[in-house]
Amino acid sequence: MPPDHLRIADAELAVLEVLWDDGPQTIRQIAQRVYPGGATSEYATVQKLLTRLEQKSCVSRNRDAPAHIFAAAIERDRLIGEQLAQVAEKLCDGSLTPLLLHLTGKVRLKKREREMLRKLIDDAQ
Amino acid sequence: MPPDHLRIADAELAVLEVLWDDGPQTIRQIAQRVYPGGATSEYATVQKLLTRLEQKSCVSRNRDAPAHIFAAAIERDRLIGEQLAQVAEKLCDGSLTPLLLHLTGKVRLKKREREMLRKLIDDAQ
DNA sequence: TGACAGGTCAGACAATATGTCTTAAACATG
DNA sequence: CATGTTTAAGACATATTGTCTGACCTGTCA
Repeated sequence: MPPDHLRIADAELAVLEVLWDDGPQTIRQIAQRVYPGGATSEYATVQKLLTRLEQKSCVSRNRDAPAHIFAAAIERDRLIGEQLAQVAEKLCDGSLTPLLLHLTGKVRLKKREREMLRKLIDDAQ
Repeated sequence: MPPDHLRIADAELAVLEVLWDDGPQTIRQIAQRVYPGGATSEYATVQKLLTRLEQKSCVSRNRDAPAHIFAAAIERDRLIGEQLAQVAEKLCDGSLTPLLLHLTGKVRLKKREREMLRKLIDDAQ
């Protein structure tokens, strides 16, 4: 059951959020966003999180500069897809359709969103 | 980040699946479904999983019979909702709408499902 | 040159989650 | 009573997660 599907821990996700929002940057910059406190060791924490994210191919590293520059290597939407697929796998026998139906009953759509959704449904096939 | 949201481990989910599919039953019955092998200790494993599920209010226990009867205390659809809410919390700032839109682009609907979905959209206000 | 600030790397560490297993005590039935 | 089934309580190994330490490298500047 281990790493057959992508697992992103909470602290790792916090790092990814910073990269998504503010673009490629150095460890120190990330650490200041994630830990406003700013102790010494938090730098190392972010470093460890980044190497773990790199191993999962969720972050890329540019080693040219003296201080490496890290960038998100997975888009938020793709991660959403992964997570949804995992829920479907566990609870819906792998099918995404039940999730879609479930959400349709729960979400209150704005008019614009409703029209967009209707359009998507029609376009799909 | 701990138990503010429902966490169901894989082995626990396997037990829940049996209860959903086959209804209330005893530990021994569950163990035979989950572990076709049928060793002695697997009984105790299921027992432990059930007590953990009970603590999370996902399983109820009837202590009247000599052998307790366990039943699912959470419906599959509700658990789906929990999981989706967690994904939304982590990746979409708590909003379910992005998930719905994401799925709409990915799922290939059968005609019947498409009509059902359209109806749901219309009914939703 | 040599001290130093700032980086990287490798790994230790505690806390927790997870799945499994052991043992002791309760209990009904033959 | 003896036996077999149950419950109850907890030990255990492993993996994950978040944090922290120390060794080592490298450029800059007095």
